[in-house]
Amino acid sequence: MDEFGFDLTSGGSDFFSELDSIYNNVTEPEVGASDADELLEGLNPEQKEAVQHLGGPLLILAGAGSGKTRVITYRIAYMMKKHNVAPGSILAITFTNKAANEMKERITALVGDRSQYIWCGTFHSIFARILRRHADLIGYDRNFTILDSDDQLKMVKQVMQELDISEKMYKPRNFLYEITNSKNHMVSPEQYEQLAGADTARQQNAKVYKRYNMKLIENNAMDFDDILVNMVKLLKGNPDILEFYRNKFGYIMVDEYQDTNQPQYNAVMLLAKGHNNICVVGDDDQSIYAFRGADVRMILNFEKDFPGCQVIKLEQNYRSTKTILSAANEVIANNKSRKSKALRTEGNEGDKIIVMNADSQAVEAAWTADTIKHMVQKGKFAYSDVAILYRMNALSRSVESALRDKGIPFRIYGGMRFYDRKEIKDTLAYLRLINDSKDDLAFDRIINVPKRGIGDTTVDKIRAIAAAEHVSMMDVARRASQYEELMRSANKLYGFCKLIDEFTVHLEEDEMSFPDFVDYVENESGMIQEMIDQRESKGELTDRVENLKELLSEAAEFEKNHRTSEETDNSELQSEIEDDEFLEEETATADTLRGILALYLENAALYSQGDSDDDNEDYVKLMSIHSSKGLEFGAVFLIGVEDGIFPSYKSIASAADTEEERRLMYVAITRAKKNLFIVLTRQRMLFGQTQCLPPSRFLREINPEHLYRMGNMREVQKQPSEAVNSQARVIARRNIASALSSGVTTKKDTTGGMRSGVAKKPGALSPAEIKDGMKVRHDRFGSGIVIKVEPVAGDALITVDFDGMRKNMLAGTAGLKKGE
DNA sequence: AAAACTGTAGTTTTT
DNA sequence: CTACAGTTTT
Ligand SMILES: Nc1ncnc2c1ncn2[C@@H]1O[C@H](COP(=O)(O)OP(=O)(O)OP(=O)(O)O)[C@@H](O)[C@H]1O
Repeated sequence: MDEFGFDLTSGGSDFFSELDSIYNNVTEPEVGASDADELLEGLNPEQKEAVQHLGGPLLILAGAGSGKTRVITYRIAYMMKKHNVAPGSILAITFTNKAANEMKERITALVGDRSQYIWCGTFHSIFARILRRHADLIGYDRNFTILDSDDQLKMVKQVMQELDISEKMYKPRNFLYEITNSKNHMVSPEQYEQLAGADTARQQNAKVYKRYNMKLIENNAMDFDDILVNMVKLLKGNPDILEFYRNKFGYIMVDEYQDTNQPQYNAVMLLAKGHNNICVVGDDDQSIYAFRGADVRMILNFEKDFPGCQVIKLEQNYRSTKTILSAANEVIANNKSRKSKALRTEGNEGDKIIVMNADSQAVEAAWTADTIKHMVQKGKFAYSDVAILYRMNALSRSVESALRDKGIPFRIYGGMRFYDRKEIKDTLAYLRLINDSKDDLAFDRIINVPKRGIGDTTVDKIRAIAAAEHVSMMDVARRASQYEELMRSANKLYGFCKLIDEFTVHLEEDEMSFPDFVDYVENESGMIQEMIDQRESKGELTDRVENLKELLSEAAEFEKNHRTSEETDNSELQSEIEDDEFLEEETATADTLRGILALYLENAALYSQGDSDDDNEDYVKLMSIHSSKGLEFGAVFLIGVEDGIFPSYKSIASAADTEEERRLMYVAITRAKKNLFIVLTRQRMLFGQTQCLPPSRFLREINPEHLYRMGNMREVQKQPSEAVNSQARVIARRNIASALSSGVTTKKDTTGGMRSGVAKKPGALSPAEIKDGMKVRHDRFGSGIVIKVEPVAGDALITVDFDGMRKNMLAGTAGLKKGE
């Protein structure tokens, strides 16, 4: 055991004893209804100056943890309290929904409920909202669909097929890359074509790009990039609209401005140029989104865009210990193309950064979990103070199983997003088709989900007819027997139409709650049944059913927030800001099931689960470094810090890319308030192979004085090549981590507990009541005997014998009643 | 015409 | 290791 008391087998000594001083719930000053000037008390002189700045352009360029975001929140509060600025005229743009929610919460703490009228969100969510409003002006319907990258790739493949481009010779991904990249730089298909000149490869790109865009419009769909591009189009093409929003958003604020790309920049310029009341905040050292078109020059040129703008520098870091901040500064100093910047702290020296070089992935994960548990048991931190960060989402796997193993509650952000999951997208496609029968993309997606014997050829025919007659695919399906070529599938198609019609009837009846309706669709469509039947062979039911249940609680939550209620009395506020004709947009509500559904669909695409946090729950947070930007944690575990992972092998060839990775390292280090743990391993399973990677080059850039090394630390100081050579090639063997993960039956994402929104049918048995051997009655199948009960995701998978016919079903949704 | 099976290629980061 | 494209089987 070492002086730090780390020992994987025993409890260890109390080595975190001095840690409590700095970190202990930094509470916001109480403001309440009192004087606006009280707001200024929690700020340093530079911050005060920024907060009091009301009109004209303002640039805050400052290092990590210097209170930039705090300036924005306080500035908004101050404007409202001191200058009576209407909240509806404030536009505050952040980078992620999570950051937006956090900012909203902080502002609410300062000014109260009026904060809900502030337009605070990501570029994408705010622009999408505006675009829906004026969709007709850019050739769209209000309920346009937003495609995720999966849908985009499918679309590209479809285009390639139509243009007779072989997937063997050309990779769809490359076309998509060209398209996204063009949009991120505001290059239209026409411009792309012009730029292509005589280059045949580029001419082909142009063709694909053009057709791809056309198809999107035909399908009333936008990809993420279109949201930005179309916003610029809307503002440029419609002077009256531009004028309207310039007047509406009298005060604009953009956080993380260094990550702005061309279309975002153009939109901001258009909106701000009238009054110049724009405040941007950022840090060029934290620019980590170049891969998606972000350009630091946007922030560096701000002074040129707005001559005479006020520039404020913040040089004091309030977040981290001296040790952590020094390490961050030492790393970032290695970037050549960089304006150097002062950043100091008056905080404690703090603990050394602990670097653990483990022998295997399993040890890396187990050590991380043990250390977290140790600290929490000692009362140094709560689980919710701890974050585990990584360069690649795939790295979360082994840590997940270690955490589960030790019974540590955790939650994963990002990665495979909730709304990206197949079963969720399928359910949403059903809902979209019910909401709008013209939604061909939705039709396409679920016409054969679950399998109902309608194959690709049939769907292709329907698509062709629909295109020729300019009607929706649903329309064609309804009249299937009118077409020779659809005769054979007509009955199956009618079955599908009948199903959708049935859903529509229930929707219009308006008698179910929203989650009940979703639940009903999930069941009646046969999706759940299919999962149950497939389980027999694969045994992978739990996750998917759990996801569908999670969707129900999201639906319940959504209805709670958006169902019009009589108690909501906004009259006072309304008179205060009555000239704000868009007020109702902010608190959009509906009082019919149909209305709720439409609202939900408008919002679902840009919202990912986990954007909103439950404050009451205590769990460790796992996320990529990218998604941790702007956040802070008492203790940070940075895992997978090996050359090839971090920096990524893709970036080591280029100096510019390596510098971006280094900025990412800077971001990662500066997330930590008190303790930083850097964890790496000598060998790990990666891309299906056991690989030996040397410690990250960035580690050698930190002054060793700040580090305390554990495990195989000799190698940290070696040159990468030397380290590689010194390590014998390891024969692949099943490591402990994967052995653990395969045998674990604990729940996956621990988001549960919010499942109350779903009402049970009267008289139906609850999952807990159903026992083996029980006699039950089912509405459709009649009487039967339960012959098997298996718990699944807070529900139970039961097997019932109905007169010799065995059926698998979920107890919670089957609506079984007590028999005989 | 659809489902089940088999082989191959590609693996960073996000809205 | 996984997702998906292309194959064979029913
Ligand atoms: N004047 C101040 N006095 C005390 N604490 C402060 C002050 N200003 C900011 N802080 C605290 O410092 C921490 C970092 O602030 P903030 O998140 O605003 O920094 P930031 O510059 O936005 O960081 P990043 O660049 O990493 O996003 C927060 O916990 C905040 O409460």
